Amino acid sequence: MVGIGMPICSSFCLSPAPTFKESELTAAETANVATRTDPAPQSELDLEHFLPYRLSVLSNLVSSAIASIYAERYALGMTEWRVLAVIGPSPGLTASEVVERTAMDKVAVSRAVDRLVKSERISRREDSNDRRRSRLRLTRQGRAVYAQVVPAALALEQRLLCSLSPADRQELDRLLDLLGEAAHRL
Amino acid sequence: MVGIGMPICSSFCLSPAPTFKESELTAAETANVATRTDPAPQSELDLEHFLPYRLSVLSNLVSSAIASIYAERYALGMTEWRVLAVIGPSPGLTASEVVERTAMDKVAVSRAVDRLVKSERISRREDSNDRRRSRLRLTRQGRAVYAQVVPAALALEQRLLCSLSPADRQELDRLLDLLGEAAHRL
DNA sequence: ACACTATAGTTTCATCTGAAACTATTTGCA
DNA sequence: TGCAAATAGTTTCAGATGAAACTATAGTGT
Repeated sequence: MVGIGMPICSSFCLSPAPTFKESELTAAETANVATRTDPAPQSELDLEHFLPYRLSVLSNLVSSAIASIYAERYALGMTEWRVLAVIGPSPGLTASEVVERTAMDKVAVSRAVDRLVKSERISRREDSNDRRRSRLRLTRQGRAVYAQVVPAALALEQRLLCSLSPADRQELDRLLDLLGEAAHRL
Repeated sequence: MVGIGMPICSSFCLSPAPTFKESELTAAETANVATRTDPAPQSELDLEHFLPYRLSVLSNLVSSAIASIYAERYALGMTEWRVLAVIGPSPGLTASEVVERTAMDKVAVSRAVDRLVKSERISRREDSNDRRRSRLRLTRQGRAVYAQVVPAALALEQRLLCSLSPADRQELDRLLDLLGEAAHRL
């Protein structure tokens, strides 16, 4: 489903403790604000420039900003919000299809669906062909929430992206795809 | 401490539901693989192209890959690993300085420190000037863990980054900085 | 029809999480 | 000095989390 033609990773990437020429460092240091964009020459770890850490902090910041949209006003958790967001445009999805699309945990989805059903935001109807499955769709109330939260979420995304030029955004998109593939193959 | 000269966000970024010319869409659609790098013209949300979601998925993937380095072999949780990683190069930090540097929760840090002290990876010594504070530093065992985990973590970072050209990495660094700033001002 | 395997979804359990309240100490100021 | 406010760190509590076990249904081969 993902990544057909992936670039080949050169050998040094797989070595446990890569070493690099010192000479490359000073050249890169002069390059603008950016540091650590060049191959890591040290075996010291500076958390603030460590990519996994930076991703985590950024992601948490953004997630909690998004959460502030739906958490207070609609008493939705992140998992519930995501389930809602996925079911909205695709009524009739099953829970496991939601799992596929959101990459969330099966248990988390199950519980989120439960809560959403209880709070009358989605309906759950047993599939007639396969009684293990349930088809999920938004209720009128669910659509109302969806209609309110989605524009706010998109607006927040825009507030993030508006610091980037159109070219930057395209670049970001490409880089995230590349990193996603790289991360996918562990 | 962060962000002195930040770019000004143009007005539409603050509007709750930005609208854009339809005409921009088709032009951008032709642009390579990338979609959604252009201003969102629709009020539909496609989770897979939604930046906050992509960041979250990527970050989780990467985090769990990193975790597999230290979790199994050293019985470290993510918070403990981070505390270790921060204290390592800066012996004598206090817990709240760790909080500042890691952007982690105060409680999480407190508990991580507790566990690390119990497992003899760090020592905690009351500050002589301020008896509320404790100075934290790695023990011999802590240094051993640090010395083993850090290279593995850096190697993993390299495996991620090796799908990017040097120019890409610099670009990534810049974009993450920009997004970080944007996220920081909510 | 029967047994075996796979899949959908739920429950259990042990752990992690963070907001709020709390203790202890220091700092600011009258 | 002495008292109010701030700070460092811990505890409490209520909920979120995910691995593993479980239930129920469907598919597959004999």
